[in-house]
Amino acid sequence: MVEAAPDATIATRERILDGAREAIALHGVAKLGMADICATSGMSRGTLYRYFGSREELLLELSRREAERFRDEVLAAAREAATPEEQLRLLLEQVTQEVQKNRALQRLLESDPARVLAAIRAQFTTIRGQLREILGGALEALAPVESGLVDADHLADWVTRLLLTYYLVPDSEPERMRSGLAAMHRMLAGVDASGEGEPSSPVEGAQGASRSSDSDGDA
Amino acid sequence: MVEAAPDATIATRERILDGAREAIALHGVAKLGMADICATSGMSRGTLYRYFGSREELLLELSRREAERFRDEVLAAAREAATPEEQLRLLLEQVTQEVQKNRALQRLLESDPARVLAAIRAQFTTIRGQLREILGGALEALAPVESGLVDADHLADWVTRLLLTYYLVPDSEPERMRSGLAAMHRMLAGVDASGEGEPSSPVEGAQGASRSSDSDGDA
DNA sequence: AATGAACAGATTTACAAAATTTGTTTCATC
DNA sequence: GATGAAACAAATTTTGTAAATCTGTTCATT
Repeated sequence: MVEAAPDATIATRERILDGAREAIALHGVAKLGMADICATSGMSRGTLYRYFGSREELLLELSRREAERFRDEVLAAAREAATPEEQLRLLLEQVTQEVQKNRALQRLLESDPARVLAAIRAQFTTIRGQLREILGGALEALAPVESGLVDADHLADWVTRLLLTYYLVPDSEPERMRSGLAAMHRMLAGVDASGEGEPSSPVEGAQGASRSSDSDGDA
Repeated sequence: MVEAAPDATIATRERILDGAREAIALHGVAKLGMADICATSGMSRGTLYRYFGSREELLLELSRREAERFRDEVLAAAREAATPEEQLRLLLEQVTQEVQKNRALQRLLESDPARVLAAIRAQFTTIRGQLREILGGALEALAPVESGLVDADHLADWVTRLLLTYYLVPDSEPERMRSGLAAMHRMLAGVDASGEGEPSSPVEGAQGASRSSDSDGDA
C-alpha cells in the first residue's frame, strides 16, 4: 500500500495536518470534528478520509508529528551550542519560545491540562534519553576520563524536569531564566568553596541575611 | 490514636478534616459526599455542618490546611540544613517523600490531575517567594557583597520548578536526585574551567558530605 | 456537644428520543 | 488521477425528563 509518493499527496497530507492544528488552536480538541478540519484545511471530508483512516488516526498522526517537530526544533538549537552552559540555556529558551509560539499548545494547556500532563509524563523518559545523548557528549568533552555515563543520566533527568516546567509554567521573563542558570552556578560554586578545601574568601559577615520580605499576592 | 482531648472543639474539627483526607484517599474528590466523610471521620452529618458551613467550605479548609502543612514540613527541613547544597537536596527529598507518603495526593494526581496542576500553578508564586527568603539567606552568607537579591529571586524560580517536577513526576530513585545535583554542579564547573581560565581545582573531590556516586538502576 | 431523623430544595443519575458525526460509497468534475 | 459533493447506515453525542441522591436546615433526643 505504499503509494508512489507524488509530491502532491505529501503536500496534501501536510495541508490536512496543518489545518487540524489550526482548528485545534481555534476550537480545542474536545469538540473538534472532521468538518472543522475541513474548514481550516480547505479540503473536503472525502479527501480527509482518503489520507487518514479515521479521525483518531489523524489526531494521532498530528500528535506524533507535533511532538517530533517540537523535540527536533528544541534539540537542534541545543546541538549548535558550543558549551554545555549555552546548551542548557538554549534548551530552556527554545522550549519557552516554542510553547509561546504554539497557539494549539496554549489552547490545550487551558482547555485540557490533564491531556497535556499525561502526554508529558508519557514522553518524559524519551526526552530524557535524547537529552542524555546530547548532554553526555558535552560532559565527555569536559571530563572525558572520569565521566561515566551515570552522571549524564542524572543531569539529563534534571534538565528534562526543568524543561517540563517551562512547558507547563512558561516564564514571560527570559532574562530570569538566564539568571537562574547563573544563580545556580554561583550557589554551587559557593558550596564548593565553603564546603571543601580552603575557600578563597567567601564566607564573611554572613550574619546579616538581609531578606527583604516582600510579600507577593497569591490565590 | 490521640484520644487525650484537651479542647474538644478543635479536636473535632481536626478529626473531621482528617476523615475528609482519608475519604479522599479512598474515594477521590469527584464523588465524595458528606456521608463518606462521616464514615471515615466517625462523625454524624449534623456535626459536620456544625463545624463547617458547607461541603465546599470544608474542602476549601482542608485544601488550605494540607497545602500549609506540606509547605511547612518541606521548608522546615530545608531551614535545618547547613549548606545551600544540602538545603537544595533536602528540599527535593522532602517533596518526594511527602508526595509518596500522602495517599490523598496520589489519588488526586491520578483521578484529577487538572485540579492538581491548577493548584500548583496558583501556588507557584507563593512557594517561590518563600523559597526566595530561605535561599536568599544562604546566598547572602556565601557572597554577601555582590549578591543582589535578584539572584536569589532567580535561583528560587529554578528551585521551585524543580520542586514542582518532583511533585508531578516523583522519582522512585532518591539517589538519582542527589546525583542530579552533583552532575549539574560538575557541568557548570566544567563550563567555568573551559570558558574562564585556569581552575585551581576544577572537577575533583567527591568526598563532600553527600556525594556517594554510585550507579542506579534506571526506572 | 453530639446524634439521628425528618424535610425542602438543589444536584446528580438514568434512560430514551433526537440530532449530530463518523466512516463508506458513489458519481460528477477539474 | 485527485478532489469535491452527496447519500447513506452506524456510531456517537446531545437533549429532555423522571427518579434517585445529596445538601443544608431544623429540631427533638441523649
